[in-house]
Amino acid sequence: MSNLLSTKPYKGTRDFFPEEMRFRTAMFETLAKTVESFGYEKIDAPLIEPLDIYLAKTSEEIVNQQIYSFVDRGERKVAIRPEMTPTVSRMVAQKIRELPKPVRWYSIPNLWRYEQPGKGRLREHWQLNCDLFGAANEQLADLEILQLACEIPIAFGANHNDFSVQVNNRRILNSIFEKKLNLSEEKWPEVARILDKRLKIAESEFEQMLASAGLSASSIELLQDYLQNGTDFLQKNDDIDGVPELLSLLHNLEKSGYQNFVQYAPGIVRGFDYYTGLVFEVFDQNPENRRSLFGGGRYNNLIGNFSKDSLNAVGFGMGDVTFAEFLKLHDLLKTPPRQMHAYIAMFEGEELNAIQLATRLRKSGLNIETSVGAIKLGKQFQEAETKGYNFVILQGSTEANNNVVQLKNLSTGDQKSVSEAELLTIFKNA
RNA sequence: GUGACCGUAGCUCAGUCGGUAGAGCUCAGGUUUGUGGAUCCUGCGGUCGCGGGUUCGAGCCCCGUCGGUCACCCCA
Repeated sequence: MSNLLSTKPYKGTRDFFPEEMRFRTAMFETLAKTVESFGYEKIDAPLIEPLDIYLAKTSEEIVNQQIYSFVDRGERKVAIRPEMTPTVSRMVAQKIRELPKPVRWYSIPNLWRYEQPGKGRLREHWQLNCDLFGAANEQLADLEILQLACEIPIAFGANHNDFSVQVNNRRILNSIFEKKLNLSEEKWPEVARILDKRLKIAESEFEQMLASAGLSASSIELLQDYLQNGTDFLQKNDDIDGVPELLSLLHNLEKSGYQNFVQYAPGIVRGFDYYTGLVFEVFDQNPENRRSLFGGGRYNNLIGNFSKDSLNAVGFGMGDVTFAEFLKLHDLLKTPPRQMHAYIAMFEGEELNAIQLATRLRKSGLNIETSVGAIKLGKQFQEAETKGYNFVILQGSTEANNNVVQLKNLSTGDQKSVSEAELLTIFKNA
């Protein structure tokens, strides 16, 4: 008898048993409530997309190695969505003329990536996506997206000691590469990757990597100046593209009361090529979990893959795995209990009376679970207890004839005889 | 993709020097049919992840493989 199938979920995926599902649902509800308070509307889309929409802008590495893809029976190349941004862009482009601008949409899709599962990274995860398209003023749109990034952890009770939002602007780095370092464009990604590593490696190693990438001593010095001197460097070098908008963004954040949450971070680069301006990442401030929780940025050209009309866009994606770890580590969300009122036990020969009672109580607004079978009464109480019920309701023929039910409190052991109307007021006031 | 550690009952794990497999919890029963929880008793439950090798003999040693965890790599 050892031909049984495995009960384990597929590599890198999770089953959600009721308790875990309640946690996830509670987390998503707070996320949804927060973004809806800013006017974002919920959307969804198919799990699979034509492979092409990822080939256009997502990096080749992701397409070749990290996408679940297949050819369908009609010879179409199909991909399971690894991220939501191309899908959202496709949907906006589809109705680009008729959608009232600005467009504020969010979604919580499940996304798939074929990669080595590790801490905070699985093959399937859920990701809150928020995007703002077609803003009349991009500066204000950037501000709003950062506000959202702050308000989401805040909605769970986090404060600025728990997380920090680090912002940068892609155009600044690109402009430094082009104007100050005279780097050819194919060198940009390599140097950007070295900058991204700065915090993880020693300074000498950092400079050595830059040197072997072909940078002169003066170029390295300039990059050090850029990384170490924050906004002072920007103010000295306001001929660099993107500097005025970054300084104005920081000013706006301060005026809006977010200066404790958001900092300028010259080292923030981010991987995707489609970013055209603002980029940001949110970090856990706990020293044991100094990890990027989520991030996003401005991607003004992505819509152009689908439409001749263009539309500016800014947004972010937040994975449920890392964010749930953040919430647990900072004790910000407990698994909520079940929302159930009472368990109905039944007597042999009177099973259908119990079921009718359950139906009446449900129509009056109570959540009622019944025993399924008139087993020994003690067992039925035990069922209710094990399932976490505080109350058991009983109505045998004696009670039915007198128009009452027995209501038993399992934690105190008290039992009393009440009418169905009284029962409703007891639970409504509880 | 690279490396380290791990995989024994449904769950958490023990298993000495290589000598025929253990505990706790869970689950199912137990004082006769309208009242649960504690204790006690009994019972169910394992091809030791899978495949090969060494050996008289392997849960234990060796190789491979699959899965998990962690750290890198790549990076949402």
